[in-house]
Amino acid sequence: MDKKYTIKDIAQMAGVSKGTVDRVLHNRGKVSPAALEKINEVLNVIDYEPNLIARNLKNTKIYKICVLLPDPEIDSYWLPCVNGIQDAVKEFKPYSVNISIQYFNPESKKSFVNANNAVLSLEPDAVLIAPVFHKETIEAVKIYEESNIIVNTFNNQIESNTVKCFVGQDLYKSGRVAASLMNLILSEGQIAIVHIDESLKNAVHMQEKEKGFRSYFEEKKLNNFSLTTLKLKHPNVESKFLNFLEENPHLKGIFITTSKAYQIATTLSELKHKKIALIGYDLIEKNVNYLNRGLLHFLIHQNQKRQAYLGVSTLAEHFLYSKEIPETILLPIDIINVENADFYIY
Amino acid sequence: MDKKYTIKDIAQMAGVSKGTVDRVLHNRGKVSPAALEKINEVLNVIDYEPNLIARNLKNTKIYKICVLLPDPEIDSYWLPCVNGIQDAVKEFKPYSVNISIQYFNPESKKSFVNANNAVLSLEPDAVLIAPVFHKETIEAVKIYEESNIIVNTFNNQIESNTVKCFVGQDLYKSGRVAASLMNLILSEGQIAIVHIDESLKNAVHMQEKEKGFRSYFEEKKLNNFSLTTLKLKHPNVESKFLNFLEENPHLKGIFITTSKAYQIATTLSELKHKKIALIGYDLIEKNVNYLNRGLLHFLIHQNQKRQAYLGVSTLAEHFLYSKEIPETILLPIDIINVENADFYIY
DNA sequence: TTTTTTAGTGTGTTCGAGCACATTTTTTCT
DNA sequence: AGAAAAAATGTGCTCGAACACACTAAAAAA
Repeated sequence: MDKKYTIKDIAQMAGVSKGTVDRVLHNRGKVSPAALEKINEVLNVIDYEPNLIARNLKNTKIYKICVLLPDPEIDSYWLPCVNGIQDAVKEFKPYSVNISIQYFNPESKKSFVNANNAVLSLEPDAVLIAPVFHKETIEAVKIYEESNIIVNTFNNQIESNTVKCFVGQDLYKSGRVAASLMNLILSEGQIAIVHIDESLKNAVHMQEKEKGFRSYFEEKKLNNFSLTTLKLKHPNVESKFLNFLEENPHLKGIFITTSKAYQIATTLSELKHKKIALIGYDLIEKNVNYLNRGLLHFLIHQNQKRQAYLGVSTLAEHFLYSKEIPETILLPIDIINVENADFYIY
Repeated sequence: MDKKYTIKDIAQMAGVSKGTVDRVLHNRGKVSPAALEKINEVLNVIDYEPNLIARNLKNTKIYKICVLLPDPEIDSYWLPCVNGIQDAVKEFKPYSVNISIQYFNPESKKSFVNANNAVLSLEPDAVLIAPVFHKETIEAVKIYEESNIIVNTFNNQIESNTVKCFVGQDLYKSGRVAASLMNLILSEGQIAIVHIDESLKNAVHMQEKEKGFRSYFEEKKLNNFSLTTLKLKHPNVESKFLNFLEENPHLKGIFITTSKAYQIATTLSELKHKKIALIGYDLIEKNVNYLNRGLLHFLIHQNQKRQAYLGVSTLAEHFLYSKEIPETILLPIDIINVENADFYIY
């Protein structure tokens, strides 16, 4: 059972040479109908799976994968991604895959375009993009498409049929998860949905979360809650938020749609305002601190590290083992509180 | 940069033959100090990493890994494990690792002993055990130890210094997570900790969870709660539980320490008793059904599939790539409610 | 009929590590 | 010094897939 057959075995069984078997397996033609039938007969009986080790050994082609990532020194949100990519680099180091990262400034479209040009000049076989700039990404994808470069995206979803794959989270559903948790902490009252530093580049992202959050309360007909949306932007985050708090003294909960929940928590902790329920995103250090201090109640783990890792490894495995690339890879929406946070921090 | 060097390259650079380099790399001796130094000099400058593909190609030794698992036809709890192992089988099929499962009856110690003997006769290089019988496992481990067979365990932890590795969850902490969620749903009242079908084989398991659960309430000095332990056993689960309900009409919440929360949910649903908070373990179909119907509030995902997969893959990667085997691999304590359950079901 | 073309088939080499075995060099012993 | 033993080093084959190239046989053209 499950004996491993080689091309040589098949050749012997079919009474032909391994060259002929090889031609059949790769339909390279130049095979007589008689030989074809004999080999197919054998192939139908046994369960041949080519030895991937041997296949890759000969493969002299080195596949190039480029990752386009915002510079984590400018926005530390992306730091875990670098770790995920490094994991992939490590894993595929012995194989004929070359993975490199190209950083860009997440606040500059020009920087993003430049990074794309730099990547293009490297002539990669595939790219993994964090598409923070929507229009520019669509344009870049078109060029990659023309050069037959496989495009994979992660974190943000963009609608483009030339993008092979997206790795990320169902943002709408994650908003719903946040809502269900909020509904558990609170039984009634006013809840604020806070978008911090919203810009074109992440507007869709945040809005999806808001939609999901609201849908939960609407669907359940929870009329004893009132939902307010609040947009805050650097450098007026704190002042504007303080204004809002003054205008809404009975605020019971806040859902922060980004990883910047700690900013809200900081302000509240200074006010000794402990009674407001806070739910945010991402296990960054500052957030976890407030989780431990009891000021932040839940975090939703977007697991960017794994997103980046899967984005790269999917491509690498496609090249090495001709694995199919799935259209979307949705990561689970991990619910984190102070009791289980430890296990998600690597 | 990062050019890949081969043994041949090193040999050329050091001015010796690849045979000598090979002897140095594997300290097989029979190398003159002069040659040793020349080769070490080269090795210090470059960053040599053997090509694992080529290494495994020649490897004629086929490593045998046996998994000892309760028969999922007798206890469906173990079904996900089979899937996890099958994933590993698939992944390592092209490599020289042979993975086989030996089932035993989780209700019969004799069957477990027999299964161990069957495994021993296969002369495996490593075994992965689901140690449901404590004493018998310790004895089996001793014999494996004598035969130089690496032992890995998962799901249940047993204290034995000859076991190389354990893959599982921090049960105490998972009890605490359950408690924190219970404390969110309820603000006061009586909570029952229910052990269903407790036996020697899983007593420690359940008690750890109970300890964790209780520790949360004690630590937080939540005196407005009262905790009661209830042990139920087949075939009197329902009748005894009904008795308990009658005796404790003000019961507010139930923490079920096994995957059998659905049994409690069934009874409660028949009584149209919707107000009791239920928290249990494991994403089995029956549990998820009650989650969707709103009768079960939270499930803690023990991820047996991944436990089994990691148990096997850790061993396989140890043999193939001489990766170190970690002492413990703790999986995260996933919090599941009706909103995020979909993403955890494969 | 002989030569050329082409369809069909088989052979041999490559990839890199690992290891058995052959060969060379050095040391030891008579 | 010369033979034998031991140490050091080099050579060559293997694993399985892939592919270039050599070869045979039959069909087409001269």
